[in-house]
Amino acid sequence: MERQVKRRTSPAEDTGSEVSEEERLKDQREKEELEQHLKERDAAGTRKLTEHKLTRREEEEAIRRSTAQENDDIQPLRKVSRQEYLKKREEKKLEELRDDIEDEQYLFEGVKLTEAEYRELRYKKEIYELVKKRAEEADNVNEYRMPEAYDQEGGVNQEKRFSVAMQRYRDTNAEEKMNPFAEQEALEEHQIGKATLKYGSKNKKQAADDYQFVFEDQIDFIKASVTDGDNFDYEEMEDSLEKSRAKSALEALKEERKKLPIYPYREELLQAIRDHQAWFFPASVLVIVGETGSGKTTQIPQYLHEAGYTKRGMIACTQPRRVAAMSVAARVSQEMGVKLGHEVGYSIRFEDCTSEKTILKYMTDGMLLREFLGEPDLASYSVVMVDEAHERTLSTDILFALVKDIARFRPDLKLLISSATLDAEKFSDYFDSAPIFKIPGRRYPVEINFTKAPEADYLDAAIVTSLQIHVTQPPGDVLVFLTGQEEIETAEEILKHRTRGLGTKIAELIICPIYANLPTELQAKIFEPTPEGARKVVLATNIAETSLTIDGIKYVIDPGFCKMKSYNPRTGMESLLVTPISKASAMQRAGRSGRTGPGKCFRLYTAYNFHNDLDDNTVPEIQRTNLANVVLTLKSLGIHDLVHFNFMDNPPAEALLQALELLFALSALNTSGELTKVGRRMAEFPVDPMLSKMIVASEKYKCSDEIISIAAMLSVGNSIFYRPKDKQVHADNARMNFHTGNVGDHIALLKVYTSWKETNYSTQWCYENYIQVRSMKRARDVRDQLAGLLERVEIELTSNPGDLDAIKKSITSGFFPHFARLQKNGSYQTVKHPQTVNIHPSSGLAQVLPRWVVYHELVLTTKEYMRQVTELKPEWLVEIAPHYYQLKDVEDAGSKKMPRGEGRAQ
DNA sequence: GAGCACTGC
Repeated sequence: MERQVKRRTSPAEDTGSEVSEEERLKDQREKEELEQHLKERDAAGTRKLTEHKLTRREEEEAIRRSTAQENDDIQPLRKVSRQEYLKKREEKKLEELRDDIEDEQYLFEGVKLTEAEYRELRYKKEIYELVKKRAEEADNVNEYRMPEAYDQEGGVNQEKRFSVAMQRYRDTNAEEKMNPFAEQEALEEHQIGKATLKYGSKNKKQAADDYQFVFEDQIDFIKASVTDGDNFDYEEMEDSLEKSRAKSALEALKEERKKLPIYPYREELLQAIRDHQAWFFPASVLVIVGETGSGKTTQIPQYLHEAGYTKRGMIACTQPRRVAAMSVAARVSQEMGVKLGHEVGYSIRFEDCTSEKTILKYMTDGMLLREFLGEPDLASYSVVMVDEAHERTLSTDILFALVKDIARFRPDLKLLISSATLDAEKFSDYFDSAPIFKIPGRRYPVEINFTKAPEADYLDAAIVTSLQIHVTQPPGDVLVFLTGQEEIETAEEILKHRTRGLGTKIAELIICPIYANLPTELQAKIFEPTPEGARKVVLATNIAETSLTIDGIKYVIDPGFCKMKSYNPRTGMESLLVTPISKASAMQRAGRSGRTGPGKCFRLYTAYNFHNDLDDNTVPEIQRTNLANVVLTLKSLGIHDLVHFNFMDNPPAEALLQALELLFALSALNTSGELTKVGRRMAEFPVDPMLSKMIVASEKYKCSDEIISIAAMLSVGNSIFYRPKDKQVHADNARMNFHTGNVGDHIALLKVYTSWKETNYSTQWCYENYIQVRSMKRARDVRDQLAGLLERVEIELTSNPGDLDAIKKSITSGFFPHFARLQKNGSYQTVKHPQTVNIHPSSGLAQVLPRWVVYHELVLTTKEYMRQVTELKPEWLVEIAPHYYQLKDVEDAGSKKMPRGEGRAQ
């Protein structure tokens, strides 16, 4: 038989191929032995073999001995791995059989045996079958190759080779599917584990070439590309950092600043900012493209300050997230050697850490937007830098339009838009061909892998891939992007199940779920450093894409999906849909693996999918959200023609019209679309217009104290009640306590808040009532802010806790467009724009089904649901919103007075 | 009797 041995140079590997020959002979002998044994046994009838029965310990000892002995052989690992493998499998099979067979007897081809006999025979038979199968296959291809690692060039895919033989073991425990050696090799290569001594470590190269008991549904990846790392001398940097540590802290920081990739561009950048001023666009605009790690966020404001721009006003730098604004400000204040909050400060909601001295101000984009309300020309700023512009948050998009607008009469204003590479051209076009200034980043190369074929079940594929990485790739943590909490929990369970009982066979796998709703103390787990020899798998939602950075991630698994909110302006219905991500998002995810060293990204879709099916960029938020708040903000800034307003991407006209219509109905706008006095007051509150209307209206009903509590609770969303899987009944009972008297969800929320307040904001109380402390604290912050704003718009803080009707009337004043009527079948119909909806099962009124309800929001999940529902009297509608409802809309309420409870569903 | 991407003001 012709043998092909490719790319083999070491003598050990050469002898390896001979061993396979030798092994066949050995297997042949075993086969003969087996046959002999069966013959003998048949001759002896069903004689008892108990005297031959080995104890479990003896068996283990025997295996250990053979392992040890074979470690001295030239090709030891194959045999051992197989034995181990078969033994494990046999045990499993025996377990299954045990239930079916009586008297501890085992059948082998119709003959009753003891367990030990049975095991031995089966084991020999298995080897025989495997060898036979392999020989047949080898004959078929008329060549025989030594097994090689599956990803080696010219190698044989062992999994495929043995796919027929392995077929019958599908769905068995994953432990059988593991290849301990790839892991071993990885560990050896990095010389960090001593656990690797278990199997012959003399010849570590052989390990990779040996059998791979890889996972059944192993996924084939194609290495598509390697993103460029940047030409940056890391060693030199490390070197100089080392040196600079010796100096004083401030000196060291100054040294570090000079090592940032942006530093060489300092003069050029300042020149560009100074010079660019086109006649058709008075203010200077510069689009800055800089990858993460270039130092643009921390350095550019400092350069501008050093160049004297702060003499004319502050430098604002906006961030999409609060933590970013805070941490960057802290860093810059260190670098400048000033106290945080003095020359360098930050401004985020609930926290203004600035003073009169402040010249560099880091802030969230939403915060700058609110500052526009008080200072429509941003007179106190000389420079505005919109950072992370490529994220296209609702606030950045509006900021763009606004800064572009004010630039017309503020020629002295310098605008900097910093973005990732992908959209730079688009930003430049939007700002009338503003020049693009590129700064290299500090990235490591990332290898991108696509699957060969599309994966039908991405969750399963993600799990298999992460295990594959775990056993075949060098150390480094894995980050898996999943769509939501439920998926993460499922994945966690499956992973735990598949790795359970593996013991020392593979390195420890630490599974860390992370999503925004996860209690903070559990979130902390992902930041704990991975113990030596173990590997961390982080199962994350989109939160890991931008919001938080986990050190040590080397591998990213990207199934290509995320949950995205979409909004239907016609029905006013929101829904969260699992959607394919964009190319930009895929790149961002891949980049998460290359932060601390070269990384690898495994995409669970094909290169074709990537190029043809994914959008270039995620649809900007402004095109898929309720615009009522945006419109109110813009109107209060004096922008009237919203349809022709220069957005970078225009929001759907339908959404704009719907928002205008709503604001008109809430009497925030008059018939000519101008802001009314009510509208002006409403715009002060950083909440949705219906909520702000409710607050403004509470003045009339003397219950502003209660209403702002409700508004605060509603605005923190649906993360108040905590419902762990194992204690759902308790959690539901605790929740129903707040619904006594069927007061409705709004009042129930108020009860939750006041109860918490009465316990002096007790954390313990929250635990006892299955309430999320974090959400409550947030509600308290919101409430405090709303209380402060009440004063500003001169609404007295009045409490009227006993008068539930007053509270409900205030709610009606804001939410009258959200009105629904019970139908005969137990569902509801919205009154103004008729559509069928249901009460969300989490509502306290889900079983009660009042005839008329007002709801806070509509969500489309499995059905169209109303979330946060309260019973109302229909006549209030005509009283409170006569311009919106006429008597005929609600007439059957007056004519057919129903006894209480009539509307109850049967 | 069901489902909770992520931010931000």
